[in-house]
Amino acid sequence: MGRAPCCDKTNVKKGPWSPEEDTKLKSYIEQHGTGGNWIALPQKIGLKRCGKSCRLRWLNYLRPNIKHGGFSEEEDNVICNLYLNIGSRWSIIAGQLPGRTDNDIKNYWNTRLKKKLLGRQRKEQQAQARRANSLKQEMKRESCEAFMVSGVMNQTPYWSAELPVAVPVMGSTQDPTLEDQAIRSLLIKLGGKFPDNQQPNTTNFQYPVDIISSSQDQLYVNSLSIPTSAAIVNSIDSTCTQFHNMFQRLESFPSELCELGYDNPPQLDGLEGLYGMEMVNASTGTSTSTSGESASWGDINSFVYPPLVSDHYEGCQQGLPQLRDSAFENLRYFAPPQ
DNA sequence: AAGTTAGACAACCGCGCTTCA
DNA sequence: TTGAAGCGCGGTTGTCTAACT
Repeated sequence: MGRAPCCDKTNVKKGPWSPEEDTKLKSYIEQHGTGGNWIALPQKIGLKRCGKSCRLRWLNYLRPNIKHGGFSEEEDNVICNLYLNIGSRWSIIAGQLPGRTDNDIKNYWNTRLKKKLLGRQRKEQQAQARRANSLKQEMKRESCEAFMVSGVMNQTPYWSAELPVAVPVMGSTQDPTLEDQAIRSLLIKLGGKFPDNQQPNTTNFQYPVDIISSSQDQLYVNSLSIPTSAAIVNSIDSTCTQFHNMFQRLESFPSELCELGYDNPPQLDGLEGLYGMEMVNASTGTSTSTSGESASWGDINSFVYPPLVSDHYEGCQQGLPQLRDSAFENLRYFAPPQ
């Protein structure tokens, strides 16, 4: 037995909205508001539409101050940064861009930004592959036999040849203020807070309690705040041990978990933000992408995060602040192309 | 000129969450 | 405490149009 439909599907109009329908809906809402009940609204105004459809039409199109198209470079940067850090949470991303709707941003990402970004990353990937290849040949020529005997050639990090390193594809944005403000307000929205009237820096951000209540969420916070906010720097030290333990666990996967019968180990949930699904799956030798979107996570994050995690972890291990700073600097991806 | 393909955008669907009686 | 109703969100599909063959 399925869920009860929200409206009588047989008596509801679907497809594009006519100007008359738009006018009816808009004028009613402007005069009376939604009345807090979208389901009942179409009946009140004599529209043969589903309440959800009315809501969508209002939010995405009829609402005042909606901007369509013409995304600026700065908006691109904010979208890309937030997508890389929090994933496809379009409503949250839209919240950082006044006048933009989640649907608009989602469409824009899927049709343009993703391709733009992936195209740029592919170029880097090809260049990286060429460099790796020539290096490999160089090494082979110099000490082929020794390598073959010791098996060193099989010890290449699994992301180094197949996947590009975290090249700072986009450097610092030309207007970092907008990005910082967006991320700052996002963090605040999620429940965190900065002391009054202070810009985010390396020490003054306080995490929302509910977000850091579990180790998984702690990781989420770390990935969330990567680009410019203070949170990543502030939290690296405190989470190094967690990273260490976690990656030790990951290294022991799949042998350990496969023995337990896990195809998709539960503790990996949420790690795609740090590792990328493809990276996670690389350790299992399987691909579990479930959609085009999750593939994009793999496509993008897999080449962005592993080296970052590596940097962070190394920096923590060695206790070298400059490494940490360097990792932080590398996280500024989305500057306009030179 | 007609047919095909690809891109862009609008709209729908289904699920999870929240609210409220 | 529980279940129904409504809301909000992300993913997917449908439609339109311009570019291409």
